[in-house]
Amino acid sequence: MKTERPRQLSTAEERRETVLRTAIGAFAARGYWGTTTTEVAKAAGISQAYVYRLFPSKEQLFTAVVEHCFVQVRAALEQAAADARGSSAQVVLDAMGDAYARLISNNDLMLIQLHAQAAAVSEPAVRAAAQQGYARLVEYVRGASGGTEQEVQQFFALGMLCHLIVSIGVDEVDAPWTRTLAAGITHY
Amino acid sequence: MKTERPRQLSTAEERRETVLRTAIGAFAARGYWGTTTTEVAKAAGISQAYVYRLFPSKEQLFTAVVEHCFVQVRAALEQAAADARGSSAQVVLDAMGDAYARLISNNDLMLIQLHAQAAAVSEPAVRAAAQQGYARLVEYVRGASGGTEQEVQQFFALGMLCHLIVSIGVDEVDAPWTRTLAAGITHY
DNA sequence: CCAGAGAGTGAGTGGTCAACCACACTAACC
DNA sequence: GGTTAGTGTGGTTGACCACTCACTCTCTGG
Repeated sequence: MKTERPRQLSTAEERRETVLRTAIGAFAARGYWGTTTTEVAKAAGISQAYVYRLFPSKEQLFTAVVEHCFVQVRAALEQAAADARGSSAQVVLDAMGDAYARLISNNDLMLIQLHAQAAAVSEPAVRAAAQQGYARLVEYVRGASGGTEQEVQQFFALGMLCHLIVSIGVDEVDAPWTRTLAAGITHY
Repeated sequence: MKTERPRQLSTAEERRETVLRTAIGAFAARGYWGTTTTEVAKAAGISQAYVYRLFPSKEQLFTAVVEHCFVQVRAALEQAAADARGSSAQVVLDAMGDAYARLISNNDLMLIQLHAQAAAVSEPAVRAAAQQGYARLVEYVRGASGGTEQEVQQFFALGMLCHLIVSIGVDEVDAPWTRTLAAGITHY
């Protein structure tokens, strides 16, 4: 009764990807400084010591998580742009916005971007990752949508507004000011 | 040579205000979890122990700092709105935006708002302070400008875009994507 | 079946942090 | 001069954190 089990132990590369995926949830709550490597290890189901065999430092782990998130966001926008190919710039941007709204319905991905911003202020490596992430995102959105500078800028401004809405829990409160901030912003 | 010194009992209150003012600079770099109470004490020129005589906990200290920042922002917008009284909604909003740009030329005030967002995710007290701060801000901007929901929302979306620009240092890079994000945003 | 390469961990280490406490200093008032 | 009330600090504590190392376990190729 020897079932086909190609591997019981994971390869280091597989583990690294598992850690990257699960660390998103760990870092999402309390960001770079507020999250311990023990929490990251627990989320990944490995020992804390092994985190340090897979990543050289907490900083590089967090930076890798941030990069991973940007890749996911970009992939979602690419999918949306492909579906809306040939339409007007506004339609493409709307499709991208909708795809982004769906992608971040989980919230963790967006919170990582917020915490990346916060950490970028004083951590050069994180800042570099965030700069590159946004650089690629902006260039891609401009190229794929063909929108004007203003339209693209507006797209990202609304994205940042989304971060505010989620982070301070605007959607938990029903009041005139919350309706103003969240007007027209879909939340799946 | 006995000079007149009327006050003496309010000195603790004075100290508290000093700490609030100087703690902005301390928390601005690394936020709630990344900043130690020793750093806050050093910035205020007092011992770390005395911070805990003035504030019951680090959380309440940070929350007070956040509230203090919102008060300052609101005061700046009020001044701008007073100067532009009687103009159209867009003119008032522009004046407010300009006042905000001037206020945060120091960066620290804005970074506190960013770190408040980050901490609000998992710290209920900070979240409550941020909610109240933005609630008052939104209501005030709407009332003082008379702008439509969309205009007011746009005002705050651009504010959030400012946070991104400063936090990841967009203005340090000169590239098409940075020009797109920062287009029309004045930075004193 | 065994040797070795790589996956994975338990048990630390040195250092730091939030919070606390006992105590010193100052000034006002009697 | 002595009491009292408030300002302010040095020193400590126990918990926790990033990071390390010696070690075990598992798989694979020969």
